[in-house]
Amino acid sequence: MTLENNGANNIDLLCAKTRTFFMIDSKLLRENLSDVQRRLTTRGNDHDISWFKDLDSGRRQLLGEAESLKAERNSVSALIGKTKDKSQVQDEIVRMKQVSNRIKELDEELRTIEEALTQRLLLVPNLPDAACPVGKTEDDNVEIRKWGKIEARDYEPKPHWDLGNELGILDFERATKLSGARFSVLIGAGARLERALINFMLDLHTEQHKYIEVLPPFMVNSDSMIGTGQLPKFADDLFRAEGVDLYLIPTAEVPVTNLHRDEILNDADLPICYTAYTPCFRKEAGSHGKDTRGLIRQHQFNKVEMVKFTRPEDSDSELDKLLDNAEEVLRQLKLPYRVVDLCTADIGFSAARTFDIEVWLPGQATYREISSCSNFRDFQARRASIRYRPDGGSKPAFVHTLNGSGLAVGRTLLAVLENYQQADGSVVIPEVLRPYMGGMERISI
RNA sequence: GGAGAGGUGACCGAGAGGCCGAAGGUGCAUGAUUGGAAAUCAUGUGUACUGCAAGGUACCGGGGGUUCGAAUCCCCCCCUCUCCGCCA
Repeated sequence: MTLENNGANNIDLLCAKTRTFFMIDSKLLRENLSDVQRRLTTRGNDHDISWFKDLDSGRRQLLGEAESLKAERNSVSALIGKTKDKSQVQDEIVRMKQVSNRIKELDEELRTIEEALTQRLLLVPNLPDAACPVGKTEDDNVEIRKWGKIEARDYEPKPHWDLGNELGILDFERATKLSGARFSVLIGAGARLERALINFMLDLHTEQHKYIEVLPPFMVNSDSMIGTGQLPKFADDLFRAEGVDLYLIPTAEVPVTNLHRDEILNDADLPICYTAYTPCFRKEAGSHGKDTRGLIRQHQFNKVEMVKFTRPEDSDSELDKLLDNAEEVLRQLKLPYRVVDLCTADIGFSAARTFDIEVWLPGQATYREISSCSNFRDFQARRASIRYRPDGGSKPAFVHTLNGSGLAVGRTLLAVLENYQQADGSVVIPEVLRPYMGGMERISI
């Protein structure tokens, strides 16, 4: 049986129904719809939410009607139950039968309107933070700092695909034979370097930054994808397994954030900080012709991710720390980078605020994204129902979730190749990686 | 893949058509007791939606059905466990 036969279109509805209904606070939507609309508009594109008012009031009216009938049925049924001689309540029994039928109709209408509402709400992106710079395109992103010195060279630096090919550590042609475009094979010291980077990053985050290491499944179900915001909107970007409700993860953010889906966390345990190495799988639909050469844009790449669950009041400062933890990887590798504050038009669907870290690539004489650190506030927490009990006592409240790459490993490897290349075509191994490379100091032809 | 057992609140566990949002226990919270603690006793202790409020509604793995009324009966699905088989 295939997913299609199960009604793939209903997947999101099936699970959304069992979960918190509103991706954005319903009170906020009711009372400040125009304000919400205005903030969404700063993202660019159309995010019309004018449909909310009618669907919501329609829902509430139906709900009120259905519930008062149910209340009547409950009380009359209780009466019927207490009456020994059923002939005395025959009229009530007949009347309640009619009431039950009406309830069924109303429930059906309610289900329809709630499905419509949920469908639409799932497609509404997060509200950008007040602090997020307002902009219309990525050109409006704000560079907030630079680190490291860009070396002047007396030779023409090569792009990593030439370096990797000449060193025999990177093979795109054979990858094409195996899997097609946008795949790569690392060989020998290249494979070792990738593994060294993964281990270096994980050790840094666990030992110095005190994250808990997680090795999650690389395939997850649609509930998980909805929880973090990949579904239903970005189904085209995901690889899906045939015949089962499983997707290859596009980032460790998905399984790691969903670790606590449908849970109420202990206040005292927050913030919870995880780091995870996983491969990531992306279709890269709609990016044909972009970054076709090299390791920049692959269908499969390795990434070390950091994920945090925090109290709402702590998420801003935790984002600063997360960003600094990601930057630390580059500082230890001595790779020049800059940090960019993404504007409202450039932040992702689920994000309220995002800082990108861009590493310097001498082979291409440009900065390229190597990490993206975001605060999702309660957006994912609502979708995935991840809560905590403030001070242990009162009502459960949504946590804030954050995550960031720490770092994209393939891009780090290419940054190392390009930045550490020598005039003779060899590549020096960054000092912090040498213990992970069996002491190797240089990759030569 | 075959056979069996089972999914109930933070946890264990009873309930087998109405008196069940759900006994009892554990845990937790508050109070009493104490110099302080342990023990003991008392009280309290789910979530969501909806309503100005009182309140109402829903939820016992998920979906559907029977019934005036379903945690409880029927059907379908999912998951977990045990045994057998197969396999990294």
